[in-house]
Amino acid sequence: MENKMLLMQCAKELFYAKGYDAVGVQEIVDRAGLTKPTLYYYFGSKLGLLKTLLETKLQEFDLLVEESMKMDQDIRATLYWLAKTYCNFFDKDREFYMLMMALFYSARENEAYQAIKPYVTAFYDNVVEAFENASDQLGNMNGRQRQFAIGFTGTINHFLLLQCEADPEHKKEISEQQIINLVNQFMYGIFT
Amino acid sequence: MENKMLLMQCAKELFYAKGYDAVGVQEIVDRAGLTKPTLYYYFGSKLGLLKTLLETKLQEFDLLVEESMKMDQDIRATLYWLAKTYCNFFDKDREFYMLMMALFYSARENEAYQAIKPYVTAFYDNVVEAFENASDQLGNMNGRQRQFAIGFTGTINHFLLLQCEADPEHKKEISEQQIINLVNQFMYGIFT
DNA sequence: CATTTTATATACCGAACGGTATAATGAGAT
DNA sequence: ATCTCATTATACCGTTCGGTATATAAAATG
Repeated sequence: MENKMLLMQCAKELFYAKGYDAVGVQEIVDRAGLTKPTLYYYFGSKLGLLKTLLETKLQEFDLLVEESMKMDQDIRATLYWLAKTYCNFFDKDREFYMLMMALFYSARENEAYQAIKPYVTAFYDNVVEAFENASDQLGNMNGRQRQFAIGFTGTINHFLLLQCEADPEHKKEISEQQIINLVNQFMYGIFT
Repeated sequence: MENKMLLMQCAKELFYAKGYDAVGVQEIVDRAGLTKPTLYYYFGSKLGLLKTLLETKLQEFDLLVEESMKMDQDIRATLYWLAKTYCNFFDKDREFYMLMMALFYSARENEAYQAIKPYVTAFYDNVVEAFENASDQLGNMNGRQRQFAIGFTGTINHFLLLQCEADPEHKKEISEQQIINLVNQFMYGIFT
């Protein structure tokens, strides 16, 4: 069982550094000091390995995201908690977060994108719901909730990419003030 | 010579749809109705094909970007022209722009990322310069010009991704008002 | 007309790809 | 002590990978 975790760890590092398609199964098991049948015993296929990796890491994230939505606050506070959850997740495992981002922006017909798509969709649905619940504060959004949701997660991702540039050694965690600024900037964008 | 263009066109479509690593050389020449030696005659290698594709498409873009910088205006106007140039380029060939974005967010050690890196760096240098020239309006930026530049292009990219969601059939071009809003939102983010 | 140059195809290369049939290992249960 | 079952390795599969040696056809050049 620890070898299963080891394989997932090695796969994460290699996918992050080289990209899913550019990494061979042989390369993954070599790094783990194992052989191919072990990998296929646990995951069935290369894609199965990616899927298991995503599922394992993202199910805890999903719980945290839904938690952020539970408390019935105004839209600004909700967005603040959402952003905080994203940033915490990023701080906990930057490599995985950046891998997620690369997959999200990758080609639509690529099987790696197909693998992450359901999770991205699920997160969006949560954020869309946040905007729908805030219709009393935001007025008629004319069905633009989904665009707002994409915009919000895009703003966060873009902020985190910037964070990687500003602090490549990962010395600092993201501050409360940074998150507040982030939400303010996005809210300003909505009201214009 | 027309076959050279044809190969670049086919490669662009396939790279966009499936990703650089997931597309085989055979697949490209099949789509073009040609054979492998023809591709290798013109480009030398698969990576050479990608590089030629990027160079061909991006050299005209680079000229337009530098043009936007030439006129000595205030920072808001400069950013407006920059954003307009990006959006026009996007409207002219969405597939290529989205391919560019996917490459930009792809794994750092991947050869496809290495191929687009010099162009991305060059564009950043231009935008960094814009912020440096505006130090009289923005005050002491404490060496954060580069972050501003990443932030600005990130904001644009994220807006264009959103545009693809909102108008998948590409019926409308991006309006002046949308560009103005984009710049406003970014400027607001800087001043906080 | 002969010759070089450009552009394309046939047929192939070794290596790497994702994946598997089979067997050995080792710990826990009967 | 044997049996089971989870786990791992050896050795292999057919396919596809990026890339090329060689031939050919057409076009430009002398």
